[in-house]
Amino acid sequence: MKVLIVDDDRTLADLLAFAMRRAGFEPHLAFDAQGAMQVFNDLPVDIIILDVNLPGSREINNGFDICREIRKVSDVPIILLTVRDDEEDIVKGLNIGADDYILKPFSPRQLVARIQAVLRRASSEAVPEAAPYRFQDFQFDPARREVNRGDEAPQSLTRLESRLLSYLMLNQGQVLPADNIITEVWGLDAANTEMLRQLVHRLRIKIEQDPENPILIKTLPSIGYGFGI
Amino acid sequence: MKVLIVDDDRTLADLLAFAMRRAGFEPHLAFDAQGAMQVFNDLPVDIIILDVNLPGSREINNGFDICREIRKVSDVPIILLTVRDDEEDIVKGLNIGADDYILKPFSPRQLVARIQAVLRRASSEAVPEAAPYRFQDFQFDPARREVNRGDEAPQSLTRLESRLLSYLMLNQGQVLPADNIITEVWGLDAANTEMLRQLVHRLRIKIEQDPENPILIKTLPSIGYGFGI
DNA sequence: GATTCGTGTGACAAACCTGTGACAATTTCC
DNA sequence: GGAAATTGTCACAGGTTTGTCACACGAATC
Repeated sequence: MKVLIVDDDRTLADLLAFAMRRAGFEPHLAFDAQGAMQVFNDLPVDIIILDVNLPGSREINNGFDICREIRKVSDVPIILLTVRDDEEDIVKGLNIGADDYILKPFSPRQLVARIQAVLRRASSEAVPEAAPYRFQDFQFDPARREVNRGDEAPQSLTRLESRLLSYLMLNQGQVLPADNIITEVWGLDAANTEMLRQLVHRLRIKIEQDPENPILIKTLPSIGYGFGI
Repeated sequence: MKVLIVDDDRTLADLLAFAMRRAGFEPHLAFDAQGAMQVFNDLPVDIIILDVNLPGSREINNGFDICREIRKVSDVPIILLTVRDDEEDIVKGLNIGADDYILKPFSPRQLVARIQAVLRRASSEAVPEAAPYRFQDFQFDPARREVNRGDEAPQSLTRLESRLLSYLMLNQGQVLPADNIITEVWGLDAANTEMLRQLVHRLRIKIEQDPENPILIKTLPSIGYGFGI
């Protein structure tokens, strides 16, 4: 894991680098905006530690500007170092797109904890289990893309089928216009009623007990479809 | 190693205590702020697990306040339990001085892993050794990077294989999207589905009895993989 | 009664995804 | 420095999923 540390205070930067290395990171230092951009362009850094108060150069002035510049081209996590009593800086920094901030003075240990936390958030390590949808004895687990009825063996759905069913069950009991469903499932551009018809057909075969007389997914002629109506 | 668990949900607290004890820690419980401070003052605890949403008392209200109080006098590592969708809580907690956080809902296994990580980071003392993962008669010891089944001779894994299996078994029973696995194993930048496919393939050859019909590592087409599903 | 429209349905081809073996590049270990 | 192990890349087979076409059927309309 490559960490870019940007701070004009070389003593502090060195200290941080030492702590980083001990924590298993690979620190790279920069002492001004130019150096920071250079390292950033040369290396695929995983996270950036950025002192807000840097001596200015011509175009890029302080930490905020670096942050802004980087945000134009990258989502790499950024942690700001700010001095206490400067609420404004914090709000500004987070608005610009920083992921977190830490107040000086801080202990290296705190910073390491912070880095780990930010990285964890960025990589969405915590896998949020989406709750299954239910309708009477019918269940649909979007995480597993599986449906089952009562105790029967689960039936697995394809990606599109799952997206369609998610949308339908999320808006259970409502009439959903075909166009809305299409943009929800395929995206904005690809609009094609034919495909929707096919998809509904295939989904019905998997989830309806009697696909010829659908109960779960009802057709609303010339409007669209609806789940559990 | 003494762990202080602070949570007003006694069922959860008990469950955590059980998991802690099984992992070689010595858990102590508190169900409110007062109890927490009392245990903290009486015992030299090594780490604190703190639910941020505690019912208030007079002076000390919720988990944050406990955290603040403790930080006035001690550097003991603190892990916060927070609910999902509350980014603010996380930032706030970390700024107050917490070392890490974990999102509810979580599995005891995940919490134990987190505790070990924090302790290893923060203290030089010996941390109880990570217990091997188990699934039926299959075992995986991440410290030795060895797997074995029943009494058979252990098979050793490579570094990447071990990381992959750790992640899978830490979240066993869950569906893990390919992207998450990739960032967990390789890091943020290097994203390549091909490599994951290869790695899974190689791991399966080592751990599955019949690699053509995998039982441990299941494929969820166009989603990712899951262990013990 | 014929026509038109919207829908359901089967068949088929294109696109996509996964598993797999072979081999190259890199790292690790002696 | 060199061998062995590990990791990254490429190519391809086989299966699944998705898009497309063709057509049947019923209801509404003329």
